[in-house]
Amino acid sequence: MKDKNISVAVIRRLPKYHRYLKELLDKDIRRISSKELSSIIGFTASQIRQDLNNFGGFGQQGYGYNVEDLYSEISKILGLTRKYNVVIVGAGNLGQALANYTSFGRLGFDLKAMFDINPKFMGLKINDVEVLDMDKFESFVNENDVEIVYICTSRAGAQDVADRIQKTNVKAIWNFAPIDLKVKEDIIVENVHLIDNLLTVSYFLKENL
Amino acid sequence: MKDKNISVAVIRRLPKYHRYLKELLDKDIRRISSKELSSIIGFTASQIRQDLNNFGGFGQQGYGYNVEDLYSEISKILGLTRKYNVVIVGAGNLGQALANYTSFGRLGFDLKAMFDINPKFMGLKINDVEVLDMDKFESFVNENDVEIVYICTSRAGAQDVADRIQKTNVKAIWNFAPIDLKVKEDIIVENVHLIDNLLTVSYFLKENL
DNA sequence: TGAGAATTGTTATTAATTTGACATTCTTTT
DNA sequence: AAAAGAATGTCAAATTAATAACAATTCTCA
Repeated sequence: MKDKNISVAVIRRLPKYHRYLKELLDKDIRRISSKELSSIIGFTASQIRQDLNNFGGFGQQGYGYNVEDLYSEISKILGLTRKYNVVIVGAGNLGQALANYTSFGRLGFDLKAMFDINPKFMGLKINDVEVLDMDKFESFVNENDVEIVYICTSRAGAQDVADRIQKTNVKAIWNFAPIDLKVKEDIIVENVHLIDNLLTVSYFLKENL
Repeated sequence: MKDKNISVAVIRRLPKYHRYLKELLDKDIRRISSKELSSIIGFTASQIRQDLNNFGGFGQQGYGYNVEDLYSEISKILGLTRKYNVVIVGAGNLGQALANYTSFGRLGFDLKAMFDINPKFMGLKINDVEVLDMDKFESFVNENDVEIVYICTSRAGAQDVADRIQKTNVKAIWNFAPIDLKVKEDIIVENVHLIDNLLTVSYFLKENL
């Protein structure tokens, strides 16, 4: 619509702006300068101004930024002005943990169902959301306009799920399995590779000695 | 010890090398060139060679890299040649999910205990690891040489835990709460901000229309 | 054993990202 | 209402990161 060539580096900073602006709002702080924001968020003031300017001139010279307006603009940019239907595949601890996070729902990510292949989970309800058999996966996601699937299966099961997703109308995958999924170009995949993250901890631990 | 000024960008790619090399090992592939590795891992061959050369000349001209040796070198670089004692704070679904991941343990991250403030979890055992009261936190981590704490509490509880950690010998925090912890310089903090990650999904979803 | 092919390590080039600088604009205060 | 101060938007410079190029080395196969 508007944004031309925004770099991924900028995009990945946006949620942090969103988070800190929400905090300011909750503290009833109405205005903030890039300099003040810099001191609490840790980016340079220059970077903040440049980041925001990728999307429009949200500030006012001599004044700064109106917190409420900026929060609302960033929410728009992040696509938080509408709802997304989501399902979770994998009803183990991680799947259940995600199902219990109310904050996702509050942001517009509506959990419609959970799926598993293990019979022991069938019929279980987490937070009013039912665990269904994978048999019903394709029909369910298409009938319920599901756009995002959180994959919380084992490494072994993840690619199978990805393959099945490709035959549906699902547009994005949030993948927690430690594998890089092979999917069609037009499906968005965002990975949370926990192990990768933990290994950087051990790297830095070793370095800090 | 050796590495001079390795950039964080390089460090964050190392776990991926580690992961793919393990796969090659499991398939009994003994040697690999940067070109072949490039085709499966998705980085350019040039980048792979440059990344690896930050730490030493592990390859051989005309031949490529010995998979087993390279895997072992990267394991060393990542600090995986020793064990780390860890504890989890927060015994909810996420804490339990992490406690159940055997892959962390296999890599040397030994879970010694879990902690919570909620009495309902006391005495519960996940995978042979007991949930203890937060009362015992400081004494336990110091007596058991715990180096890493996984924080799986709510947003509200996370900074309290971080404050208590600072009075112990713990060296690193793996933080899952949606907050940027304030800690002394010498404590390593690695964040897994799930919400930030999910918001980039909605951004890209919006953009892809 | 030697010529040709393969592949690294490394330097050079290009691209991307971050930081700095400042003119312009708006706010505030007197 | 005017002058001083504050802070943005934006251009330029500096830094960092990624890619390309290639000489040097090793492997492979006749």
